[in-house]
Amino acid sequence: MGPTASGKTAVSLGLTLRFPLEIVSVDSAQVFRDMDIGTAKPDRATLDKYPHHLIDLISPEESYSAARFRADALRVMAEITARGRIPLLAGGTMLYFKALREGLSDLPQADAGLRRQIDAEAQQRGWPALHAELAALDPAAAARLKPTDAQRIQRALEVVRLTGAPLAESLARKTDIGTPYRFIQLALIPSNRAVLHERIAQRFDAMLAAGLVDEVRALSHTYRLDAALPSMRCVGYRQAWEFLEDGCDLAALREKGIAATRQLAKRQLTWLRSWPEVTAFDCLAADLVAQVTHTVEHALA
RNA sequence: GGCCAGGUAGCUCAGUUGGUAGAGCAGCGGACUGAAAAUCCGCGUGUCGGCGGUUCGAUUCCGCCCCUGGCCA
Repeated sequence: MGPTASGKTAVSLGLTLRFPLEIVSVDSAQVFRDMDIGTAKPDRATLDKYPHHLIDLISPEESYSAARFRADALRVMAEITARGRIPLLAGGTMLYFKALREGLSDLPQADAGLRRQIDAEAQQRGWPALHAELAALDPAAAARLKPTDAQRIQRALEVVRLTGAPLAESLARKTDIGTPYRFIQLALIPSNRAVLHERIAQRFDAMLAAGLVDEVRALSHTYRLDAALPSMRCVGYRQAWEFLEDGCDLAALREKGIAATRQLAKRQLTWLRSWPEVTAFDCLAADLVAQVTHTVEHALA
């Protein structure tokens, strides 16, 4: 586990050379096909040489979810284990790690039609009005949510309308609990945030130079996309989309992209710091791969 | 050396027709169950370049000085 630009890929490949591993991506952006530059997906040669799973699963028109990740991950982990190998879960999407480790409640899956309907209602009446409606149906759920938290109000209304029961009641029903695996939990955490920020800036510049804007332009021609889709809300893609729409200048795109990536890294680090039972490594250490390899050796023995 | 434009938060800048100042970004803290690279909430005292003058009161007006950029010699 580690924030963006912490060097997860390098460590993963290093470990794969030493142990019988197969890499399972834990990344909500790398699941999208044809989104390669901005998601820092390993290149074709690397993917051919090292086995990767849960990359390029869906079209940018579709949406993925924590629940689907959990199911997909458990499936490929079983397959890898059956081959006598060990799954290496590598990524920065902390909700997915959490869903895998702790399980999820028995909730209805997203209903695109219902969400469109709720969106339309919000368009007319505003989210605070829908928050009030939720308060009438499910006071406890509404009390937990701010009237401005559109996404969670929508989800709560969706669950309550689909199940006819309060959200808390559904949440209490946990069917997917734990897993049969023993986790060795490793985190890459920078000792110096400023250095990570510098790395993020350099990497974003490299993405722009590699044709991030062209990639987004091509995506918009190949697929039916809009700014509200999860794929086009990904860091870098959102900013490149706005750049193409509003024609703001390149310097602004660069600044916004770097700022968004830093915010992402910050949120990921917040999760990691509160994560129980992790072994943390300084991702800026020169001998990072050796350190992690050493720890894994002990843990496997 | 002369003229012009600037010097305000870590950065980019706004502003005060004179009553000691606020945005964006950065930074910090928090929430989080099928969109999580998402969604949302909270946190702003800084010699307003320096020294004088005018004034009840100056970051704001005036003078000088220092620094930065541009133009002219």
